[in-house]
Amino acid sequence: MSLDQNEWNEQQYEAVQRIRKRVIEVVGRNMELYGVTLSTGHLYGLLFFADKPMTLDEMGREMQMSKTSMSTGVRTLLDLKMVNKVWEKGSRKDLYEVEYDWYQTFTDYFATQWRRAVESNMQALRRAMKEIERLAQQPDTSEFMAGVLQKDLEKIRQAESYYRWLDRVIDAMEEGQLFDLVPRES
Amino acid sequence: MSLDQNEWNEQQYEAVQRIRKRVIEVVGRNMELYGVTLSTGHLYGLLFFADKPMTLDEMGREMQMSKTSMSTGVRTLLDLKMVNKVWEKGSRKDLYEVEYDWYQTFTDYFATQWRRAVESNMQALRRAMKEIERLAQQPDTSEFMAGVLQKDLEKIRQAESYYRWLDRVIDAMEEGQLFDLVPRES
DNA sequence: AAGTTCATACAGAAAAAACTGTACAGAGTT
DNA sequence: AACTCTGTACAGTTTTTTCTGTATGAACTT
Repeated sequence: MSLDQNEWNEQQYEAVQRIRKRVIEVVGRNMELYGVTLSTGHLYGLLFFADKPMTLDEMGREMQMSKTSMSTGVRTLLDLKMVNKVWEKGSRKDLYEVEYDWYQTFTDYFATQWRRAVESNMQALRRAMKEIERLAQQPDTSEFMAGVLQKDLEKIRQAESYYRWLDRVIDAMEEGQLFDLVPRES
Repeated sequence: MSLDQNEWNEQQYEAVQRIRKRVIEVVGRNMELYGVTLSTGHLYGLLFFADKPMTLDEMGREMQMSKTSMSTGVRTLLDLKMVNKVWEKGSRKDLYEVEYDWYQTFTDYFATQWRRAVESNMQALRRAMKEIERLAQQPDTSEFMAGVLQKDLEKIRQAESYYRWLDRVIDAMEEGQLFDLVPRES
């Protein structure tokens, strides 16, 4: 990556960097779908093309950003399992490289992020259902009120059914069944 | 929803609102996974429990927010196909209601958002591959340089293969094949 | 144990995004 | 045609997020 290896012809180096930069730009932008910042997306792109695991300092130099930013950026990417910490003897610094198995990245992302959401939503819905049922049984509940409660309950039940389905989708992904439906290449 | 229908017992009304509010809170928060603001998530929740399609003014009143915000919020939800515009004769105002078929919402979201990302990424990758191949054929390309280009090319090829897979996943979703793998309830 | 080197917590600065009020264009009504 | 009502574009303000510099504690070296 660095210029001071005399194997590099400066002009060619620039050409390679230009190509990489464009790819990084696009991939980074679309990574906002994963809920990461544009700059974190760029960091990912940098690591993607790096020929070896990088340290925080190296990243900071390349990105022209503070080491602190690299630290937090790497941490979010670690949480998303998009980069891995790598051990290398002789180095005291932490080294990081991207997870090149994007199939894995994709399914992991779903497993962690969506599962969390599904669970918290299900819990909220179930709690609400209990409350509604309790309310519906109160003696002073008018006809009108009962109707409203019934409609709410119906909506919530439908939502819950959807979440149960989504939960099974996530299961299927974790177990790799998605690859039965849509096989990976070679 | 409004209090001035005398069928409502105020205390019970409060109780219902409290339940709804908690559900809206949770669902709204998790909607950030779809890349929408917390407040847009709340707007969705409001529409979810509304017993009839709502106008922008009604939403603004309920959310205690400006009509402009409602307008933009509804627009993003429309883009995500999470709400639908509804026509009602006699009313000059636009009316909106949520799409209650969340299975549909889920697959539509993928179809639109992820397809867009896949396409733009694939285009960028293909363009980069061409560039690299062109560079590799230049006569003054050193051994070292050729190696670097080769490694970049390999990474890009791998990424492209992943995107082709993802593209097929999206196809499968659009065609409802996901429901073969994980059937919806009832 | 003293001295380095490293990652990260934290507070403040900079940048981005969300939100609002005003203004205006288009559709509908009189 | 004049008038009214509705949705949204736009500019400015407020709020939130991102980014940085400094400080600190932990791990390693001497």
